[in-house]
Amino acid sequence: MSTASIKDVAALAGVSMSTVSNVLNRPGRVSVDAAERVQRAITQLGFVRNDAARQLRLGHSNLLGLAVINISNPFFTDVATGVEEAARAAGYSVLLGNSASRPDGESGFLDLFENQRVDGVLIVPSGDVLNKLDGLRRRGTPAVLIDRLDDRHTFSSVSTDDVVGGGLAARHLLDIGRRHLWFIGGSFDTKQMSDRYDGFMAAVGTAAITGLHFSDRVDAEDGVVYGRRIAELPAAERPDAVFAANDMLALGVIQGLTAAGLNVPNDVAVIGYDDIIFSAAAAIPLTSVRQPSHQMGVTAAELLIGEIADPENFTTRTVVYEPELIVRSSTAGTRGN
Amino acid sequence: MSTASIKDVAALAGVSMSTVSNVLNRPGRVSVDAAERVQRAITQLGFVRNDAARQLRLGHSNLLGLAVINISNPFFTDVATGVEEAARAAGYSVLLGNSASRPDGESGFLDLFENQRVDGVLIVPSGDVLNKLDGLRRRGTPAVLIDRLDDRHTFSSVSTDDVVGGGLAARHLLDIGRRHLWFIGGSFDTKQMSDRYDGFMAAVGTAAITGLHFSDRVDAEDGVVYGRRIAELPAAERPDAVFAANDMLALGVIQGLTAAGLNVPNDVAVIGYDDIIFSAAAAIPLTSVRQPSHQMGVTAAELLIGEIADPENFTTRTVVYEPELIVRSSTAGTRGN
DNA sequence: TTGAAAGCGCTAACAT
DNA sequence: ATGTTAGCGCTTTCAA
Repeated sequence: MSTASIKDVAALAGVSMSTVSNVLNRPGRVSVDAAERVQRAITQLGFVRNDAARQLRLGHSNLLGLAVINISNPFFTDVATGVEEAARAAGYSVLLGNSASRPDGESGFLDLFENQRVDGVLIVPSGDVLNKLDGLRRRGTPAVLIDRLDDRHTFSSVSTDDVVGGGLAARHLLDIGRRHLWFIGGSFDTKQMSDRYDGFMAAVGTAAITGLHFSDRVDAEDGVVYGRRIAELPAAERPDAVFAANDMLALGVIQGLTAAGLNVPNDVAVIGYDDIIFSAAAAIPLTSVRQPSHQMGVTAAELLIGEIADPENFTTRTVVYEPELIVRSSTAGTRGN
Repeated sequence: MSTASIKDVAALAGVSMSTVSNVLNRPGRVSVDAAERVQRAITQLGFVRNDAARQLRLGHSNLLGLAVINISNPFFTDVATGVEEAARAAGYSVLLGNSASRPDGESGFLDLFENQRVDGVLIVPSGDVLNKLDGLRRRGTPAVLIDRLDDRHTFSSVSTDDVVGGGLAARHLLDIGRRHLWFIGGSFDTKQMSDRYDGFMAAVGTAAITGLHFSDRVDAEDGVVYGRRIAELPAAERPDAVFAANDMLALGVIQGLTAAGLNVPNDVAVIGYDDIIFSAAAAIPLTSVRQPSHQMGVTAAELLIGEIADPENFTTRTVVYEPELIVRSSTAGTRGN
């Protein structure tokens, strides 16, 4: 029932508390004999170290906080996996919070993280959370941004160049001969969305007639609705290609299209964004703009850990990855991967 | 840089530490005047409570630990979302760990959880972790199992009846006239798999010729390989239906099949398990056996919280949900949702 | 209504 | 190589 403490272990082993602490933390400083007795006592008592006490004493927790927008999106789980990997390698554990589960969203998690005295915070920000992060930083908790830049460059960040990504999508669609393009994306409360849009529009230029569509939800269900709507259009007004600003949406569009009897890509080509794992596994594999999500997580964690290790000499870094076009059947003339 | 403590707040507000503590925890016990001064001091100093200290003093953390096998599987994120929801409602926060990210897997997370003195543990066990859980329980940390039962009934559990689920899948395939069925699933190190298999075989009986295939990985890539293999078979030896023991696998099978020119469901019908969100959104929507994943998370958390609240009078509960067959295009004669 | 003081479990000087 | 001790920040009797 009750948990044994170092004191109990010391008593049973017939040594002092500091000797027990030493076998735990600096085994070198202790005689083999004492070490052995301590170990025996530990297993006999089922002793488990109390990290709260340790943390209180040490002043740091060896914990990183990671706040993502929505853990159900495979893009974020990839990022999270990268973060955990890098964190582990450096001896940190990570507290994972998904903002969607809190009424107070990411802000609530930042509070929790700070209460728990995490050594640093990684965040995929959705709302306006930069002011809050300023507070944390001032009180000694550094943060790095994922998938979004800090215009003031006060925080390090790791992101992908979504303007380039949008351009990649547009150019690919033009390359395969499509001239009547639609953009379907979320409204512009997130920088990611507006960047993808900007890049897309810049690359399209005056080369093609373009329809623009924005909705608040950007999920699969939403995509289905768009797919059906397109299918109902007279053939002359129908787009011959769609750029959906994320893969969940794109997958939905394909479903809506095919359910209504249209062929993808012959009637309408579809390209998505993120290259989540399900895009390759879909019955009509989806062409997509890939972000190096896992790598982004790794890099972000490494940046953060570097800042934690040496807060004085640390300088803010802005890492921007290049997106990559992954061509699959949903935009290919013929079937194939 | 440095973090203000209650002592600093007390000094600035001209009151004692206990008064500060009181305005934080029992605002009723304090004069409005004092409360006001304390609040001012708190914001002025940017005071943030140190949960490590609080926890050390209180003896509990208000934290729940949740260990899942693989955070990339939407089934688990659904469960996690349910857990977080119920936890929040009861004033708990949750530490989410995905075993895949640790070399030492779930066992490593249990150590972390116990070091952090979580008040209880929720776990989707893969390996043999029951002995370890016995240890935790003995030391005062209760646990509840998700998606798996404890044969000895020493732990509460929340799961779905996978034998019934396997039967549902088999009967549906027989109902639509298929007689040459394949089962594709993982090896039987997890109870889930063997249950699905048992239920499937019992329902098939001698009604159909059946091929059985087992592999260690049960993911989309694996499914693609199976799909292609089936397509290469002479038509006479080809199964006319496949039961894949989870949706990722099933989605891959469909991809392999269609890439090789076969039609789903006409040539081969495919049914999966879990009904993850991408199954409905796939270009050929996938028929699947649904587990109430979100609800399972909610129930598990509630059970655990009940046990934490009253460890004495608590009795072990085993909740088993019924799975539900969701029919979609991948087994339907005609196209449609 | 407020304050003084003890103690949760641990680590790190410091002393032996 | 080992032990003694102070103190991390908080909550909570107990007294005033």
